[in-house]
Amino acid sequence: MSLPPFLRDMDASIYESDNYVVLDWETDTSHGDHGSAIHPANGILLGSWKLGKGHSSYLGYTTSQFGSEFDFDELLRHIEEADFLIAHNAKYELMWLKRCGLDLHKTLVYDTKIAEYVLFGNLAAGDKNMAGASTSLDMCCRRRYWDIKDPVVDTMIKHGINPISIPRPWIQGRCEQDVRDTERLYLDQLARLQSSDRLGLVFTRCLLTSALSSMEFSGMFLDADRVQAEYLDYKAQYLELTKKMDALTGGINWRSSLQRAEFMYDVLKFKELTYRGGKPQRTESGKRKTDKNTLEKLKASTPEQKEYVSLKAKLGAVGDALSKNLEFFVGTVDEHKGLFHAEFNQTVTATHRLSSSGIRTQFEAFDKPKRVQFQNLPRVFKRLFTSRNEGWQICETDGSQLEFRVAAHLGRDDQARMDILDPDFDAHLTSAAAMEDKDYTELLQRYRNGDKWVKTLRQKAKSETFKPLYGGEYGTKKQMRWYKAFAERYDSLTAAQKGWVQEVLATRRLITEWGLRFYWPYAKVSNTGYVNVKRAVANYPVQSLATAEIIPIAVFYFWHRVMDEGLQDKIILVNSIHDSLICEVHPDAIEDYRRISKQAFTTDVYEYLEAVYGVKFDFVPLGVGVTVGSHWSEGEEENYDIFYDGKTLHNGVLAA
DNA sequence: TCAAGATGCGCG
DNA sequence: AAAGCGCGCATCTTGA
Repeated sequence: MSLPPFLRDMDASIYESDNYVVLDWETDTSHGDHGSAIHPANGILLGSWKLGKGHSSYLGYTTSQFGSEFDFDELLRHIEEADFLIAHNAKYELMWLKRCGLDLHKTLVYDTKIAEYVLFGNLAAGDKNMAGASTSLDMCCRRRYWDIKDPVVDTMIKHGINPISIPRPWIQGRCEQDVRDTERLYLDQLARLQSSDRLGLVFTRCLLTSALSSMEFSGMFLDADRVQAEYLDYKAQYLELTKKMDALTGGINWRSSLQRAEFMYDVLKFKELTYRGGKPQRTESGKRKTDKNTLEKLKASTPEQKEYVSLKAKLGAVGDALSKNLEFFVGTVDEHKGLFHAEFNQTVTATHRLSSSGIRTQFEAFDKPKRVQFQNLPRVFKRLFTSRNEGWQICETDGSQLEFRVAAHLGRDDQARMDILDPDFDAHLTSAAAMEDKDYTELLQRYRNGDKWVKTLRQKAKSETFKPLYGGEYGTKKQMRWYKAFAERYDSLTAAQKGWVQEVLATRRLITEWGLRFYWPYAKVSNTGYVNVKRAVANYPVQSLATAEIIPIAVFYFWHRVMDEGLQDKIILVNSIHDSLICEVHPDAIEDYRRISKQAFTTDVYEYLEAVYGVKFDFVPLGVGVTVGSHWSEGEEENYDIFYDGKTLHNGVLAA
């Protein structure tokens, strides 16, 4: 066994081969979720596919076949003989192919939706200034002035009509046109990607697609006993807190920001927070703010004010936990045996990191359907997750200080590198020392001696530590003292970010060292020197290299290595959250898990970045933290820093 | 009455 | 007028 050739070669030019298959499915959507393969009850209706000229079975026309997942052996053979598979939104096609029996580890896709997303850089996401550019197949074709779809069938599908109830010749015509459009789109994109040196980016994104397709089938598993206990506890708290809140407010709807504002500012007479000029800090539309952050900053003096602040903080957290998580969890445990799924979206974010969406689920116990995505689960609820297999462990690997290290690399910042390598460096104590105007060494000493005051200072400083990394420069005097100190301390990084801003002002775009292009068509500098996109420009390259390149590379290497070593029945990937990977692991495979984590998240990344992007990531080491426990987030973290040359530190100590 | 917008809050 | 970035979901408000 060995890694598949396309991964071993680390060469995106495989996409220049004409030995490919273009595929589109039409599925029975009667069970919802747009006919997702996750639902056992959903089924395939029709598959249409076309082979590239270099394929050994090239026929020159499109094959269409009505049938179920057991009827596509010929297609599977064609895909196995091809260098890659082309599809628009390929994760969908792949998940059905998995049900047909295809080995996803051996399959490389080229996703035309992802390629369009790469060509658009950040512009597919959209922001306050600009609507996002659609990457739907239809819009990709319209932009190129190609023939549009049959309007009748298109309207039917857009209105959610199940393809099984559309006349077969119509739906077949639609499917075949999609295949032709997809192939034509691929060829058009290929030229654009080659000429702008961005084919490698599509390669990276699409290598992840296979791993995600596999991971989405897994879902995450809840510990029924813990969920029940937590739910009852929160429900009881909710009742008690609601009673107290009603008594205090006379029964306002505390979930309404308008009613909260009236009560806070008109009844309790809180003074609104103001900016330095005296103007009140308001919401975007000019309404009075009632959020948690504001509440923490308001000066509560009367007993009623104090009670409201404390009650609202608790009730808000408890209420949110119930409506956004625990009700879903208890429904999942009671009605779905504890297992639930979510999707990973590859073409949503401006920085090309993943996003996640929940899957609409109707529970008998609750009126409204609910959904829970995988990337914002409250940390306190991670302990509710366990393995679906008795005796297995939950293992998590995350990239140590990932964005800071990536920033150090991008800025080739010597001070940042020294700090990363220095065991006596503590980022939050550094920001605390600057804000309090204290000596860092003294604070460190006191912190290590368990000084409570220093511990509090450090805790409070946490939210400020990396704000200046992303362009934050305003705030209180103390905050601004730190922001200024940060810019001076990490002067190379700051200079690099200034350079990015200059490039954007001159060209309206930023070309990163790995080739991804960001565009800010509306970038401008005011007469006071204020640059409207400065903070986004400072942030995007860091966030993107860290969580859209390095971690995805690590995840697909991890996934392939697990298969490569025959461990696929003992290590199951279940989730990935920006800088981390979460797996369910058989107790016999824990050491394998650690070893593969270390390799995939460091050495494999170095090699891939160099081979595919020509980026030599040798300025600072990458590191991983590995946590193993019976439940998610439980267990001691082990840390490994692995340098470009292979030198390894285990919990800060040189390892063999 | 219903969809879109606003607000708030969870995560990295 | 001031502003760290990136998301998705629940709830309330707004406006046609």
